[in-house]
Amino acid sequence: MEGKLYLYNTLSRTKVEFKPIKPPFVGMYVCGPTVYGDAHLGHARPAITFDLLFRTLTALGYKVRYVRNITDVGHLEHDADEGEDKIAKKARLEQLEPMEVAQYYTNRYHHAMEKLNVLPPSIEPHASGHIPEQIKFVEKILDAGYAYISEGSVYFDVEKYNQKFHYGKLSGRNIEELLETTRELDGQTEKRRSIDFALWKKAAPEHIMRWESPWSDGFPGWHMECSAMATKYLGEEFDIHGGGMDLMFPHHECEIAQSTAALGHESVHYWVHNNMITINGQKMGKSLGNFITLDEFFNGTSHKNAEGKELIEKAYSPMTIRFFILQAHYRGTLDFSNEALQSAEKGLARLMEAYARLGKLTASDTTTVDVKDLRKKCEEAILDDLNTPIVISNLFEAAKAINTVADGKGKISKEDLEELRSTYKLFVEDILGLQVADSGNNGKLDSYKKAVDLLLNIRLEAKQNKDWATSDKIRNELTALGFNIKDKKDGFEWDL
RNA sequence: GGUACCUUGGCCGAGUGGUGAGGCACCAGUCUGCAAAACUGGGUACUGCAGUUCGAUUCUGCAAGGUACCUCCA
Repeated sequence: MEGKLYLYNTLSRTKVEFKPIKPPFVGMYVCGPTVYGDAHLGHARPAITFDLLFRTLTALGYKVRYVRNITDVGHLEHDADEGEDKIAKKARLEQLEPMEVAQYYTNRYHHAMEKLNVLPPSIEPHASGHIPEQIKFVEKILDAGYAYISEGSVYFDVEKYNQKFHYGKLSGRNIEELLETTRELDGQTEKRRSIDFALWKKAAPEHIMRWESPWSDGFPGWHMECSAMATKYLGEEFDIHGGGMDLMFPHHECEIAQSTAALGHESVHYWVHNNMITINGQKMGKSLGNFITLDEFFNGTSHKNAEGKELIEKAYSPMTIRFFILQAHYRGTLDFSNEALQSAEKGLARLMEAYARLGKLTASDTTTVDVKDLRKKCEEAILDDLNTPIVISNLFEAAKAINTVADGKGKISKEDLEELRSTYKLFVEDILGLQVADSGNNGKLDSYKKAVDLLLNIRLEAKQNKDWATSDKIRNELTALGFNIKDKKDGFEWDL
C-alpha cells in the first residue's frame, strides 16, 4: 500500500500528515496494561487500535519498532490505601509473591491479546525491569533543576517547569486552574505545590515492592516508566505515542514534562489517543466496577452488575469483539450492548462468508459487477486517520458483488477477481486483522469436512429424486447439531 | 466548580453546506419442493430554537440532555 497517512495529533488537535523522523523507520510507544487484574473490554480498544496502526504502518512499508510496556510496579492508591502499592496489596490478600501476581495477569493478558489477533509488540518492557533507567532519569531531572527531594521522595516542580516550558499543552489545562481544583492527596505535605507529582516515592514500611535508590528504598513515580523506557528503546525523540484518552491527563502530560525537563526538548511527535468504551453511556472502567473481562465475553461467563442484572447474554468470539471495535472510529466512544455485539457478530459472519466465497469464484471473460475502486476507497479511508468504519462499509459493498457472482447472477474477469482477492486479503486479514475461521488444515479436520460433504451429497441425490423426507431429515438433523445448511443452485454450502 | 467533548432512523455507527456510508433488525419481492442464504426494492434520520446562506444534519449563537478529564483507570 502507498499513500500519505493522516493521523489526528492530540497536540495540535487536528489531523496532520504523518512524517516519520527517519523513514523508513517508525518508533511507536503505547501504554500497556497494569497487570493486577484481568483485561476487560476497555483494554481491548487501545490494543486493537494500535495493532491496527502498527499493521497499517507496516503495510505502508515502514519498519516499525512498537514498544508496549507492562506496568508491574503498581502505583499509588487513594483512599484508605494511603500510598500502598496496588500489586503488593493484592499479593498480601492472596498470599502470593507480587511478581507472581504480575506474571499471572501478564500471561492472561497475552492469551487474551492472542485470541483477539493482536500482534505482539516488538518490545514489551516491564517497569520492574527498568528501575536503574528510571532512577537515572530522575537524576537527570534533578540535575536539570526541575525536581526537588523531600523526605526521601522526589517531586517534579511543575511551576518551575512551566516558567520555561508549557505544562498542560497536551490536555489544554493551565496551572492556575489546576492549583484551584486539585484535591488534597497523599504526600501533600511533602510537596511544595499540589500539582507537583512524584518521580520517586519513598516506600512505607509495609510496602513490599521496593527498590534501592539514592533517595530512599521506594518505587518509581506514576509516570516515570514510560519516559524512561520509551527513551531507552526509541530514543530521545520518536514518532508516535499512544494510549487511552483517559491517560491524557495527568499521565501523558506528566510524561511530556518529565522528558522535556530531562532531555531539554520534547520527545513525541504524534500523540494518538483512543476513546473509551462505554456501557449504558458510561465509561467502562475498573474504578466504576462496570467492566466485563475479555474472558467473560469469550466464555459467555455469567456477569452480573451491581443490580444483579446479567450484562452479557451469550459468548462472543474474539473476532466479534475485534470487529465490533473496528466498526467504530477509534476516536469516538463506543457503546457496549448485547444488541450491538450480536449485530456485529452477524455482520462479521456475512463479511467472512463473502470472503470465503471469493476464494471459490471462477473467472469469466468480462466483469458485470462494480468492484473497480475498492482498493482505492479502502486505502483512502484507512489513510484518513484509520477510518475503519468506512473501510468495512466498502468491503460490504464489494461483498454484494461477490455474492452476486457466486449466485451466478454476475460475472467477473480474471483480472478483477485477482485484484478483488488481493484487496480483500490486504484489508480483511493484514490490516483489520480479522482471522479467517478454521484455517486449520490438518488431516482430522479434513476427514470430518468430507464426512459432512458426504451426507450433504446424499441429500442432494435425495432431492434430485424428490425424496423430500430424506432430504429434510438430513438437513434438520444437521441443523439440530449446529450446522447451517445453505442450498445453492447446483450444490450446497455449510458451516458450523 | 473548571476544562473539553458529544447528541444522526428501532439499534450500532460513518459522513457531508445541495443526488440518504455501512451493518443489524423490520416489511415486500425474486430464487427455492420447503427453509436458509443470496439478490432487489421499501423508511426522506440528523436534540430543540434562532441566525448566516439561494440552500444546513453539516457553519454561528442560545437552550436542553449526556459524557469525559480535573484521583488509579485503556
